[in-house]
Amino acid sequence: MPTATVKIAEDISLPSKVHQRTRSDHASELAEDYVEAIADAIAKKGVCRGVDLVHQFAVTHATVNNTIQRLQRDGLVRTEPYQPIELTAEGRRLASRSRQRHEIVESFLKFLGVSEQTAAIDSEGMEHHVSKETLQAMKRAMRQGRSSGSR
Amino acid sequence: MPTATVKIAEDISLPSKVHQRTRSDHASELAEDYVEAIADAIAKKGVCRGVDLVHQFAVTHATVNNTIQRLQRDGLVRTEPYQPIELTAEGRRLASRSRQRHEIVESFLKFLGVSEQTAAIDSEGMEHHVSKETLQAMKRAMRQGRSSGSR
DNA sequence: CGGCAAACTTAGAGTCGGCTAACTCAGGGG
DNA sequence: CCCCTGAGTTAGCCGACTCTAAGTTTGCCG
Repeated sequence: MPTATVKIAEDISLPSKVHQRTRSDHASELAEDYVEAIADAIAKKGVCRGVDLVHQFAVTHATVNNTIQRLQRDGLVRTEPYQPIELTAEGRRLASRSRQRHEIVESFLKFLGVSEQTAAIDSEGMEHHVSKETLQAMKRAMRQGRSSGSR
Repeated sequence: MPTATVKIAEDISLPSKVHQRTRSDHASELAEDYVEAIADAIAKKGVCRGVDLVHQFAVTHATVNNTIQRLQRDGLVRTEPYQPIELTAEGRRLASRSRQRHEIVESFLKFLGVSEQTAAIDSEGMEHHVSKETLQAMKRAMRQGRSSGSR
């Protein structure tokens, strides 16, 4: 046996860590957006139907269906044919966490002086990449900004 | 002809716009990361070889090849078999824009009091979703924060 | 009740971003 | 000069996410 081929390739150090994280984040972004939207719809109208998500995300019904199947497989939603979409306990937890992050980021952007429109758009994209630590820093900045007034 | 079915479905209003943007952003995120990394490698070592990207992104050689083919198809890089990877003019432009955004976001996070490590990771994910307007707001905040000192 | 429209599902396809496995190419040593 | 190694390429696969097209189901209205 050729024991010589030991293989290193483990200590790819920093850069890789960053990008591995970037990739794994990607995996759950859509899921977070969906459970957030589902929770919204339920809060606003009592139930969430596929067509609500079709409008929300501007994709076809077929796509919504696929995605919901994946979410169901992953234990985030529960749904039966032709019935409204419901969140599991885990789905609700994820939705509420996402919503909190989203709100913090969005209000932080507005706090920075960004327009409503831009804050809405940018926070949508940013929320998935903001760590707990950064979130805390944003909250701290808003507290200090409020208490000390401008300049 | 049934002219009655006029169909609206065009003015899906705000939510859809936000998410359409989210999706199209995704398409170019990897491209931006790649051209940035390629520009870095060229700056640091004179040339960029596939293996540099293999390390940077912690993916296989095959994946790097695929991606580079796509970038070449999209006019961002130029490469011949077994030769180093070069950026086109457009690739260089994109790289420099990305790098600037990246630097602003990262230094802003540090300005907020986030740790080096977290700033590096979060900025990597966030940079692709930060609009010009938000970028300006970050720069403004840093200017004001610097000039007025803490509290 | 019959039928239609809207909501939903299914089938089939495509792109992107990843992988493994197996091959080719380029450049030193022995 | 031959061969080995490391870099690069190719082929084939998979899963996520999207679409179009075609079929089902539901619910309402006449």
